[in-house]
Amino acid sequence: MFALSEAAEAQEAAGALALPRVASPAAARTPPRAGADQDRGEPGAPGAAPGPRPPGLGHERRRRPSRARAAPRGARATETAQRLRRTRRLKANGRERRRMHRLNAALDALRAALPTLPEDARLTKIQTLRFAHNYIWALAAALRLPGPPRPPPAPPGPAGAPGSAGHSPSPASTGSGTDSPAPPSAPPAAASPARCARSPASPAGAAPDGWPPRRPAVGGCA
DNA sequence: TAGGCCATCTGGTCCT
DNA sequence: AGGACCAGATGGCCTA
Repeated sequence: MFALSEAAEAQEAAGALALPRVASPAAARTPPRAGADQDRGEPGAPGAAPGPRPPGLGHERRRRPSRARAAPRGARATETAQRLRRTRRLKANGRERRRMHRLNAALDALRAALPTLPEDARLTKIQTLRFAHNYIWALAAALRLPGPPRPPPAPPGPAGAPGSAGHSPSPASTGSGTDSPAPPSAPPAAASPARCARSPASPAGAAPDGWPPRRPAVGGCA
């Protein structure tokens, strides 16, 4: 629940509130795990609590101990005022955490909806969004495609994305140089999302940031 | 070691 | 007043 609040509160009350901990990395980096999981138990976060965090790139990231940045302005406030503020802050933190968890859950759902990937691969957030965008783009393009019916951009599975929707214009290039997700209907092997995820190929013309997506480029992620 | 990705905290702003 | 959303900051973990 809010073991965190208490811990943090105590901690902050202890001085963090007045002294920006940020300034002392040494302190901030202390025992990584001590309080790391203290707030694991989300207060309510029913559906939100993603439970054990989704496997990241194969590794579990640990929750960092709360890093209280001090609000110097509270220095003058009365203790009760500080407490009140602190309490609100902690509650807000919890909500924010839950919100982000929900956002991540949605992102995971999106990942799941995208063409299969090798199990050992996982698109980053930005890659997921870009790839989803590309995928939708490709599907839409496939629907508009005249001529003999052709299967929608088959999910470029690891093994093979048929990419070929001929030349399905793959928006592959919406990505930035560093992470351009693979285009859905990209060329064979080379274009598996995972592959691309790993090897950012980036379409030329991508904005430095890669977003917003520009013109779909033909070709894989390369 | 640098760079990328990510989780969390935090304060501000807007909305109900 | 309280919650949702947002963006900046910070630091942990991992890979090249």
